[in-house]
Amino acid sequence: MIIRLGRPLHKGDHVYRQHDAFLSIFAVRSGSVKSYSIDEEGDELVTGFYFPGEVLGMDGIGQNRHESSAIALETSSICEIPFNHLGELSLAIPTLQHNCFQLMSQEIVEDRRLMALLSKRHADQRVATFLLTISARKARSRLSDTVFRLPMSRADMGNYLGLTVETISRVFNGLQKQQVLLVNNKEITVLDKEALCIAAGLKLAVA
Amino acid sequence: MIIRLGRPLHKGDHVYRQHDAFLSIFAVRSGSVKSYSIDEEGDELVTGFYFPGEVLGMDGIGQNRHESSAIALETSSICEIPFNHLGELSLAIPTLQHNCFQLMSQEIVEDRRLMALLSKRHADQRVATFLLTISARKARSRLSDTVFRLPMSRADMGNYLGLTVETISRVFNGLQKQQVLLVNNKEITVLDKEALCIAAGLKLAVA
DNA sequence: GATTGGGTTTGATTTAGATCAAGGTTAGAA
DNA sequence: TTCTAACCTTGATCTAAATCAAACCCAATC
Repeated sequence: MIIRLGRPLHKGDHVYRQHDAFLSIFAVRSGSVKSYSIDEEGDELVTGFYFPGEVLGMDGIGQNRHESSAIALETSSICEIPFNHLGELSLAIPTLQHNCFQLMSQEIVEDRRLMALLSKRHADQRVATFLLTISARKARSRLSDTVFRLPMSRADMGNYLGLTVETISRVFNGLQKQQVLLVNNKEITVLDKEALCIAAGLKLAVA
Repeated sequence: MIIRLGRPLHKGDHVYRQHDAFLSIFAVRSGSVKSYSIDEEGDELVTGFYFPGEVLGMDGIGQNRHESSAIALETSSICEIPFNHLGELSLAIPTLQHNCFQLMSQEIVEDRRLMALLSKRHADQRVATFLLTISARKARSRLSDTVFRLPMSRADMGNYLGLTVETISRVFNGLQKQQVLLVNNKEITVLDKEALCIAAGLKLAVA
């Protein structure tokens, strides 16, 4: 069998840990997952958030061990896709290999986008872009792209975006005062998507 | 034939351009290459520098077109590795497919490291880390890891590291004053590697 | 040899966001 | 329900790096 469905994880359970042997990649079925790594200095770097339909764990292919940890942000159900079968499988399903390449290069492209965000954009642009990204991903899963829950803490968000918790809080407050968002702790309502695009620094707001 | 050796490129020539059809990956034989992309707002983001023995262009696999441009920083000789042969080739040479996976996942891991640098480190730590990275790569090619030339402009370096030209210049000046470096325009001499490691923020300096 | 222009340095000033410091809120545990 | 601890918000202050503004230094061209 290609795919193994594990028991549901609850908040704080690990999907895999940094330096674990790399055996599988994982797909989120429900819930949400945060990936992070601990650097030489011992501090945490949040590298991504994964929602239903998204695949994680591909950074492990090169070293044959996971280069990051992944932890459930809430009760979640995760699919395990053993990777050692890929060779044989890709003979049977030729697109599978190509799909893996696609997933990885997609990951590279997204990381590049995040690097641009981190090195070139201001706090409010980073947060606005982050919200638009989440919104787009919710839309992809045919969920509301205007009312959604952010399952991660402000600290995780800040870590991911290279900002402090306080700054995240202030930006949310600011966007709320400008009637762009409605913020109720983790519940977000996008009131004015165009304004959010502008806040993100996009010149061409999608009508 | 697997590998095509083109005519040497000179400074400013493109290896490939953003949105070009993705047909090949490339290996640097001599000289150096900068990769960059232009975002929606029209500004440049420098995504990497490539030296002899290094491979570039893998971000194009997913979309079947290059997601960045690559330009020679000086007279350079580049190897073209057509990618469409990969399918057939990986049957003949089973490790080739795995090598491509490795290269890509390596790229992801390195991008993550850069993201950490961009989001968590100060100007001097970024520059010091950058120099150590270059130094290590020179050593890998059995070149001096203490005396080397930085082929890119300060502007490119700053863009890559998320800093302004002025800050780059001041950090170099500072490290020179502390007797860590000797800076002569693009020529760098590392006088005190341990101090450079400390400046980079590494707790464990390699003896 | 003068001239232009890209790249680099240096200094003065400003500012975005970090840091420091309290409170306030929420949710799970007892 | 009350308690506790983690999480979030808000305000005051500080600081690293950006921005603004010149000058400088070359390398190539006329």
